[in-house]
Amino acid sequence: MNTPTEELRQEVYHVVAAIPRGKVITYGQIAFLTGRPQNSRLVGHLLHGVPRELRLPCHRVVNASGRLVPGWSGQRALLEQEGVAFRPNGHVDLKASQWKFMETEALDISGPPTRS
DNA sequence: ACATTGACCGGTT
DNA sequence: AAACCGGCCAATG
Repeated sequence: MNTPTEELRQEVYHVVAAIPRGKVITYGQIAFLTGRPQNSRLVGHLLHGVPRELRLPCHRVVNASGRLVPGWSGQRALLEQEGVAFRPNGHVDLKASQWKFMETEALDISGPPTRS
């Protein structure tokens, strides 16, 4: 049977598996991609239950602040190994390493500071 | 059934 | 930067 949660799990796995090397994604982004922008918390819960056999790069998932998974020693090493940038405070430098799947120039209207 | 917790998020102090 | 708050939802006792 297909509970909404089951389907969500599949989609979440799918997304995580697609994260490129050296990049990270946030729970919120995954939630958004899976059509549940408000359920970022649920995504975290699902990821916590990922079987190691699936070999999903779940170490590339961090929270919106770039914070790593609580109680997971070694995650940092894995990421650094892939070339993910870290900030002095121990958080991932999202500005540099977040996986941006959508980048539209349309949003850029007030973006670049034009000065004369 | 109720209360608490958690690999969260965005906004406000 | 950090702490706090309300919202969200499944898992757990």
